[in-house]
Amino acid sequence: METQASATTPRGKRTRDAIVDAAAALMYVDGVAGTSVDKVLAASGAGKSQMYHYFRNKDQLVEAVIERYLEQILGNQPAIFALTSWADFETWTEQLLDVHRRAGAPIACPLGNLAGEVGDNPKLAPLVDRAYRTWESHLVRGLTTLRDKGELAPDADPARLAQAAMTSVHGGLLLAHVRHDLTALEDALRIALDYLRAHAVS
Amino acid sequence: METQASATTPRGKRTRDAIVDAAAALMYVDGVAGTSVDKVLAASGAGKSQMYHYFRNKDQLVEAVIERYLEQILGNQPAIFALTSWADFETWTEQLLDVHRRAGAPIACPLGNLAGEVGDNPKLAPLVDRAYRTWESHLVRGLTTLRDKGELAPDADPARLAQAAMTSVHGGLLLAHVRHDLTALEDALRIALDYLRAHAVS
DNA sequence: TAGCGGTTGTACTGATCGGTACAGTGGGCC
DNA sequence: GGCCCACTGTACCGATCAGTACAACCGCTA
Repeated sequence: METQASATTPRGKRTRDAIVDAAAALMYVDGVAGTSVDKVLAASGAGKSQMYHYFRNKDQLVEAVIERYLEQILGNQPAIFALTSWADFETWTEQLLDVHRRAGAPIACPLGNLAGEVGDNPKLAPLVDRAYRTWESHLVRGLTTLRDKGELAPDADPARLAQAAMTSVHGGLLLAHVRHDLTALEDALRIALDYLRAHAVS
Repeated sequence: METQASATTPRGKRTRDAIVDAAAALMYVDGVAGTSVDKVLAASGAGKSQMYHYFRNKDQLVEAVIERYLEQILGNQPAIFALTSWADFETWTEQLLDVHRRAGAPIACPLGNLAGEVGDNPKLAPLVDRAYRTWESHLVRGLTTLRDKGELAPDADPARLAQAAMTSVHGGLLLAHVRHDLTALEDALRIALDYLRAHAVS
């Protein structure tokens, strides 16, 4: 769980961050197995001694990358932290779309890309699982808030609804990814939102 | 597009199939980059000369694997070829679940696993896209049949509905995969089916 | 100024990667 | 029976892989 050595000085922290950032960017495009440690170090400008000073091995670097992905993802959809009305949910889906409307990056969820590859790795798979659960927990919290406010039916299950929303988001992202077309994600989000609002108290 | 050499004799065809089968099984678990040609050959019992006799390079082997995946997937849900009633759609989702209820195999769609990794490979990505479209086309055909029979609303769009169903299937598969729990897929399929039937003519 | 621990550069290792070279072997057809 | 060609086994190549060894450096405190 712990890193080989924690960066104590600002300089060390900067180096460690640069390595993780470079790894995150490369693995987003080429996958874990397709991204060698050497490439990461070349891209980050760090040397091999730094890499193995801060990380025990490549898998531990991937662990840090997974955490970084979650931070990036949630940071790109800040509305998810304050879902207190149906309008907030609309805003959230818009933010989700805006991330991928920005050119340059491929249409894909970095965690989703990893999910397939990491599948059975007993060290990494639980981390991906936990990241998804964290993501989903914000939706659960938002839906619970709405229910407590009386805007969601009392018998609606926030956990089930949140899981349904996550399903739509990631199914939509996957389809949009392979088609290089955001339409699939837009449709998926619209349907997901309609599904949630079907449980609203009008 | 063509293979390096097509297998003309039964013996050659058997060898080629063994290579593709071994590659498909290994890449299902370890991903493309995580599966070396050497491992494939060791698992299939074939030699390196066979591999490069039938395939120009590793990418071309992956092409064959993608096609094999589509065959396997559709073969595991034969109801998709004859969707002529709402009951057929129910049967289809049941078959989809049964595949993953069988122990041994990881809960995951082989194409989905590849989708993330292959993402930008200009040679492979279109093949994955095409495989998904083929898959989806069977749903479109089924929905069109229902519409023509008057069991689906005349103004319903089979293409849109089919895409929505695909989204649910793959979102559900992804979540079920990382959680090692089929519930997410079961829920997703139930919701997708409800969504489709909401457009039914009662 | 001496030392100390966090940090860094570079050279290296053995294993494995994708791909090639080449000398065969097997079975069907005349 | 002899030929032909699809097919096969094995040894090899340069490049790259993850990971190690080790000497040096930096900025701080005493």
